[in-house]
Amino acid sequence: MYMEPNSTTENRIKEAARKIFIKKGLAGARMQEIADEAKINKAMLHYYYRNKEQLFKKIFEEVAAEFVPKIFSILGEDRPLEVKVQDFVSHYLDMLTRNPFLPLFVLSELRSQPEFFENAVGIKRSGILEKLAVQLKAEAKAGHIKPISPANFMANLMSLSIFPFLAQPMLQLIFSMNTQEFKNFIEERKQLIPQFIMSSLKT
Amino acid sequence: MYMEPNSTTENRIKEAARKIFIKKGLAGARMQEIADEAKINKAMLHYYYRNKEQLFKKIFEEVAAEFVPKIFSILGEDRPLEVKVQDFVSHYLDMLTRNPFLPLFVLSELRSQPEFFENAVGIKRSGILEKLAVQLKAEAKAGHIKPISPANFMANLMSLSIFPFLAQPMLQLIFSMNTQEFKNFIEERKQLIPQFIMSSLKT
DNA sequence: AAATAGTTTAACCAAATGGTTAAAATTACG
DNA sequence: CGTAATTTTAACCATTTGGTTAAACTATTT
Repeated sequence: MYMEPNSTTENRIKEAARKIFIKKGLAGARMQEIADEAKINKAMLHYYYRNKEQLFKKIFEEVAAEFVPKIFSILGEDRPLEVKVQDFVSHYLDMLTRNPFLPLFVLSELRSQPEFFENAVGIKRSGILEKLAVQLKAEAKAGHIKPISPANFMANLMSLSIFPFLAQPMLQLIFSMNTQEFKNFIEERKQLIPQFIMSSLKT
Repeated sequence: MYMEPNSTTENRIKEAARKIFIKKGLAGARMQEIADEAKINKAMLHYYYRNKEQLFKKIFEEVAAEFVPKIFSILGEDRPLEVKVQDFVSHYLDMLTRNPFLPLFVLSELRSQPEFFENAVGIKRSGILEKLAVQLKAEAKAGHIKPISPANFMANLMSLSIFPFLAQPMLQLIFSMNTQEFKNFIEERKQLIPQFIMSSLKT
């Protein structure tokens, strides 16, 4: 009889695959390593997911789906710009502190598999960008901020929030930070980034 | 007799290896593919470089060495902060427009091989960071800018300049840009990023 | 309990891949 | 020229790797 795909085995596979793929990427990951990590027979990987690519695709889509949509849900809310920026920064810096490898994983594989992404995330269809555009235009017209395009606004916000995690090893090396000091550095930026953004938009 | 390592073959190997490694990373690259790209026999790869890792190491060090030091040389100059920011942004946005895959390559492999980096780049030994710290402190004391740590200053500058290239596929997807439009976007940011940075530092 | 469907295992396989080798071709040079 | 050193090639090798298979095991159903 058919069974919901909820068995312990399948969950173990997913957790293991997620861990290994995120650390080593599609090309670098070994099916045997995933099986070992999940403490199951390698054949089970092929039993539940046809092959490496299928397994990877599943994991990537799940990771992308938990990484990206929040960007838009926060920016699409009906609140003052400053509050949304604070929410965004606070949420992502927390999330990335817990999962510091996610950005590199997503961006690396996105480079070679852009099509995975389009499906995994329903971006274009949501009118959120237009909403943000309207807000930015309104605030500019009201003289609260300088004019700025949504693309530049989002690029700045995402850059300042995400890049430090991508460059973590480099930053730690350059500024002689240990891991705890890096965490403090990020914690500090939770305050600083919204200040940077809002200051830079002052008329 | 011994010959300078300058033969056409060796250069072909280096160019090919660079291209393939940057596109696919260490794990994703195939020695045969590099040989094909260089139009030489695969055995030549092992004749000039002992093995895949050696070849990769050589390429990575060269790439890192042309990617990183300029960061410090520009920021270490004896010029006004605003000029240095403009120089930095202008230089890197040009360079990355020509080599958009470099950052992802460097940061990806840096994550798994941090030791390559320390050797490849003589960062710590140069007193440039101290110099920047002094300048930031002086400008703050003189009331020209808000106080900011060198780490935050550099993180902001690098984030705003480099991240868009890492996220290029995502940005193009979200904002429906084709490649030319993305180039225009970057061109526009050559002006905008220095403005952002300096505005955000206004007292 | 017998039959059936679903799950797990161990052994196996073919292709891909990094690497080697020995001989051939080419170049340097007394 | 002739000999030694260097470069290049083709064939080969061992291991790794993704994937398969058939049998054993475990529920589930009737």
